[in-house]
Amino acid sequence: MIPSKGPSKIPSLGYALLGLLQKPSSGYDLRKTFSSTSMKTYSDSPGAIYPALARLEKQGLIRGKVEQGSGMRRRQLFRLTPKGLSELKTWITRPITRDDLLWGQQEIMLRFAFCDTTAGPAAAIALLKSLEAALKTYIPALHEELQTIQSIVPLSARLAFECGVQATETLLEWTRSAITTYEKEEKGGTS
Amino acid sequence: MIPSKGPSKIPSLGYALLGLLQKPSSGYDLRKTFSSTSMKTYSDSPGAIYPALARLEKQGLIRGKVEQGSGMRRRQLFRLTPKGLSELKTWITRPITRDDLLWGQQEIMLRFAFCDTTAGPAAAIALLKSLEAALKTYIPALHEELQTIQSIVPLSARLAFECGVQATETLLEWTRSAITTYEKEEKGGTS
DNA sequence: TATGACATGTAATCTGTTACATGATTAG
DNA sequence: CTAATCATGTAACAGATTACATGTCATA
Repeated sequence: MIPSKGPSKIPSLGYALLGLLQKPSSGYDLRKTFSSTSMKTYSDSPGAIYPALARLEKQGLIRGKVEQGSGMRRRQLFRLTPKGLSELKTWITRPITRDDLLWGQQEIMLRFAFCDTTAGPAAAIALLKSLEAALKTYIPALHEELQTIQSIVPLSARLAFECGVQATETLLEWTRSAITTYEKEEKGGTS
Repeated sequence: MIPSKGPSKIPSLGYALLGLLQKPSSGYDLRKTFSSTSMKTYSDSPGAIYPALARLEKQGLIRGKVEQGSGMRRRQLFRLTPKGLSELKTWITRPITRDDLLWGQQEIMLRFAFCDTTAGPAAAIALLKSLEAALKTYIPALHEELQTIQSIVPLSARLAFECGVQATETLLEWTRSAITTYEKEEKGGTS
């Protein structure tokens, strides 16, 4: 007999919401965060967010409570449940694979951005190290592919590919500098 | 009276297909291209590609012909129609806006990669220049946002943001070097 | 002749987009 | 009082994912 819990695959927007809900917020708050900050890649439309929140609540990852203080507009504050926090932590701390790289830095950076508050600085360093490792095997593969397409594709296609390689190399540099920043922070403990 | 043609908004996958179909290919060929090259971001699943091809054909942008030579497996070769080529060219040569930047370099690079064969080197240079212009106004805005979030977000979030800024700056550098590469090519005319 | 690669498709489901709808509260 | 903003939602549709279904051809 299979436990009735489905695999509950959560799309990227769902994790973005979980991460933001470390601070209790209403759907409207979340929409404004998406539309006003650099998270514009995520949809700020009600048709995306409210159903997503409903799904997360049905999965027991968040819990909404209607705020009805005197002279206040009706609004529903959502917050993470323990289960939601653990789901978020699992997602964030999962080691970086090559597939993660193929599917875009976007999601990797979202995970890292939430890492500090969710899983702590040690997890942040671990995530960075696993990213570094993944990049170190990925970049040579990119160079190899560049060699093979070198002569057969038109100039603009080759340049576009080189752009991707450069971006990946920049990412590796950033990763290394982020690691040292973190390690300094750990020792120096300015807080 | 409005002409009955709808706005026919085409998703990114559709344009990727149009670009690849400058060389006549079957659905299977296209799937292999997506799964075996660096275009893994696009789905190689039949449930995505065949319906997409059907839509493009219904819009008159491509045309499929069943190849039934002796001793060959049945397969349908698709090729661009003149209308499809013009649609592709329009999409590629449209100037880069800030929205294009927000929605990801991915699509910009796809446009550029196809630029050479579809619209020629002059269009490639024009596209690069418009990208450069967009980046030049975008990067200062990013720095400003970095300043404002600087102190209020945790370290990992700030670093993630900085990663985005750095990536954008690398993109600008790449753009400039690509422009000089192209201009050299234009004058030197090695072909 | 049976296995695996070629080649094309469909059906169920999920998510997101667009556009619309509703009502409360505050500012002018 | 009325207009704008706050706040939440729904309905119709388009597109992608996953899994399944079908049949051909080459080769061992």
